[in-house]
Amino acid sequence: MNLSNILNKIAETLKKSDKQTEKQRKIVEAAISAFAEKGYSNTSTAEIAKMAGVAEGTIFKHFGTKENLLLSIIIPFIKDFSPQMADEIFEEVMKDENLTFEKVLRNLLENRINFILDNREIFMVFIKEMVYKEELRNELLPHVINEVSKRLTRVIETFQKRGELIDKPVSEIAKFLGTSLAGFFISRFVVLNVPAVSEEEMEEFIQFILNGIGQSSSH
Amino acid sequence: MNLSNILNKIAETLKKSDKQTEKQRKIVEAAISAFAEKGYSNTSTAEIAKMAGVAEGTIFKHFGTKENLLLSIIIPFIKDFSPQMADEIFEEVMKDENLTFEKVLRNLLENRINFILDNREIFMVFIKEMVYKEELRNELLPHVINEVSKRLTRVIETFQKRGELIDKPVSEIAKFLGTSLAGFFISRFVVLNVPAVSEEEMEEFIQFILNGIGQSSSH
Amino acid sequence: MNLSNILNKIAETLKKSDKQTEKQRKIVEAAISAFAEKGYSNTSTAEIAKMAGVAEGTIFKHFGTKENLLLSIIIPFIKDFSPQMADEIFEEVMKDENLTFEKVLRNLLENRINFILDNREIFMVFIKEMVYKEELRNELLPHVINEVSKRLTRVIETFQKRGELIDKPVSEIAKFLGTSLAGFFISRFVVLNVPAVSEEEMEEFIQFILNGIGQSSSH
Amino acid sequence: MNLSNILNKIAETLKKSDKQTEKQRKIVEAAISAFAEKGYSNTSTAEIAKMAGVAEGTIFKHFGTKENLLLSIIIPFIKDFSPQMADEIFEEVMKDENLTFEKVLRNLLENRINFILDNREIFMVFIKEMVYKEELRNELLPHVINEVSKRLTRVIETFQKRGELIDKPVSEIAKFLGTSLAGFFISRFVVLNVPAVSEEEMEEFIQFILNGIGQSSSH
DNA sequence: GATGAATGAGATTTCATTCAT
DNA sequence: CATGAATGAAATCTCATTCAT
Repeated sequence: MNLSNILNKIAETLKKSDKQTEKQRKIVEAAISAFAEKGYSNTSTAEIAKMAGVAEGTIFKHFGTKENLLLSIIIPFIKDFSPQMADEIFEEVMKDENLTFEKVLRNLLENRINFILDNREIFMVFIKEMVYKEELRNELLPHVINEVSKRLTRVIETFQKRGELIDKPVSEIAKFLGTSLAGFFISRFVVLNVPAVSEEEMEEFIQFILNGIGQSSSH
Repeated sequence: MNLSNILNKIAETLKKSDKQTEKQRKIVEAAISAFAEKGYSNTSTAEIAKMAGVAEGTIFKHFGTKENLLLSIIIPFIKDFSPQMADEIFEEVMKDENLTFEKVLRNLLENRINFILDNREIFMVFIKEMVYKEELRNELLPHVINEVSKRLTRVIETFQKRGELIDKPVSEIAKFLGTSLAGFFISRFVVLNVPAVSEEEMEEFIQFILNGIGQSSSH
Repeated sequence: MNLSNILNKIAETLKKSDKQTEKQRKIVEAAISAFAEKGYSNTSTAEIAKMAGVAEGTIFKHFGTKENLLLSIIIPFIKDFSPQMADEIFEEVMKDENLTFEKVLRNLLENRINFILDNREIFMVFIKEMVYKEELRNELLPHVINEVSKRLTRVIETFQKRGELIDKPVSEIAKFLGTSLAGFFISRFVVLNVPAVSEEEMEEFIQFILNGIGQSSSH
Repeated sequence: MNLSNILNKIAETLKKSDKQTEKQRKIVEAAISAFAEKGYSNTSTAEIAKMAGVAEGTIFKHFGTKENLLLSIIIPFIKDFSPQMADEIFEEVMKDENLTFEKVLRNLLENRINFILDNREIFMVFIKEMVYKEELRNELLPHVINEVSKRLTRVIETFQKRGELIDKPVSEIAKFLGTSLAGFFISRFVVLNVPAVSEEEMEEFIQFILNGIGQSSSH
């Protein structure tokens, strides 16, 4: 299964998603919860059916395979995660000349933290399967990295021009920023499984990033 | 199964390890390789047996259960990971008054990078299962965090006294350092799966840490 | 697993029994026949599946474990064995003042012999596993003894008052009657495996019991 | 495997039994204890080896197969059980014209109760496997019944001639006596698992037998 | 659409037995 | 004699998937 197959599956999934039945919704909810807790491989379709209050056959009527059920959860999440992440923010950046990198970073963090808190279990499913299954990692990771770095690159270029970021290759700064953000999200929401991130902790992290790649614009 | 049960298993494992057979060794090797690539849940004991060139029964003769085979891989790794991590380094720190935090950090990083490169697949197995299985995460994570933070705390306290680290609560600095290091190792060796870490990348990371928590001792 | 667990299993078993499938019935039949002949431990689920003309998975779909299949056979039998044994008979005893102990004993014997002949194989399974597995013996025996002796006690007390039974402690007479009956059933239907019990043999046994604990009411 | 094969095995067993090693003895002891508790089918040779403190291979060096180990336990027991049972007693009966049937029965019971108490676990193994395995039951039961009834017949004939037993066919009396005794032993020592039999209980049983088949010699 | 009984391929596990040392 | 590592056949059990209703 290659990326284009996956994209076909996305298409399928989305086509069906308008007419999503009550039962379909319950299946997805149950699957998310179970996959987040025990991982895809350790969850049986029988369990999901029981949790969702449907017959096992119903899952296969709607999703065809267990694998497809997983993708129906992960792919919309991926598609939502990066686009929303920066498009709106970038609009603002371009509009408002007085917006500093620090403010943008804070917006971005707040925005993504809220997004993940709203989709906490799906995020866990996504990260777990990404880390766990070589196959999925090879297929999804490049796509995610690509999408995220496209957006980060635009932001970095803009602020580098405004003299707010250090004068290193954009790709390097993007990598630093990307792995730092990923590390922050994964450690808090998947490994440590915290219920929320305090203002304080967020500020520390922001300062930490600024120390790493920022420079006072007066230079 | 709680932590003391696991520690018992460590004991058992270690007891048996003197008389380790050639076949036992091959089983463990095959298991590490397979678990690292496809994850524990997606690897069958039949595959492992085939790869190791032994009968399937042999695996169960020696390890009892598949789960136990996993623990026989992970637990010695955990026990080696944190102790060796800083004990020797700490000796040096105490002996040599001229050793800077930067140098210690560099030593530590080099040392642990080499350790992980030497045990790359086991590290992958460890991280994957930690992230994947709630049960294992709840049992092992506290132990690992505790061991690591004990060691980091001693180092941080020492350099804080020498004025090389910012004046924040030790626990906070330890958390920052711990999650940064973990993020660095996991992103490089598990997610991106790089073959090595360049001097340059390491230096950047060190600077990044120093910007975050260091301060010039002249202050 | 204790008695209350077993009783839960009874409940489950009975709940499911309305919607019993054709295949489920065939599995139970095959299992009874095989267990009766060769014993539970010497019968594989593969054999049962073959005999029942179903896939092996079907057994586990319905009964979960092989052990549970055994209990699904034994427990309803136990529940039927003692209740029906004397409740109806006791009714008659109370109604008809002219009914002698001898007649009641004959009724009881005939009734239970027919019950066992109707459930011959299940009786064999029950006795074999009771004798064979310590665990089952410890769990089921007290329950069976208790149920049987409750019923015997009522009958004995009634006829002792009417002067037809010797003047010994009821519990002693109950024990004698219980072990004699059990010995009679087990020796004939399990060990000697006779196809039927002749009128003559039954009469001998009755006389034998009467000689042991009866006395002419004229005393 | 038919009876003559078994007898060959007896021969083998007995041949080896002179030179019984310490280890052999321990194996047999462990096997008896385990078979008595959990049954032959539920006991693994690995367990026996562990309990006996020997290597698993040692069991097979001495006994060839697990089945053979079982027979090495059961067959000497069978051979001891019936012969000793009545031969000596019968001698006395013939010598002493004043010995009553009641006294002989009491001697016999005491003698066999003590024999079983001395070999309690082996008796359990014997009964369990006799009841459990159709194959064994078909092979051993006729032999045991034959041996026992030969001896009982001689006693019964003698006392019938002396007018102490009812005037029914010897075979019938033998069957009654045999099943009563078997029922007594099995219910007490296997099912109820009592530690001892009181004088009182024994006397009751004797009276019960006498009521069933005895008659006052004055007739 | 929905059900849930049935399947069969494959996973884990057990275990009597063999054999080189 | 004794060991215990190794085996492989068979046992129990799991589970995604199909299909008749």
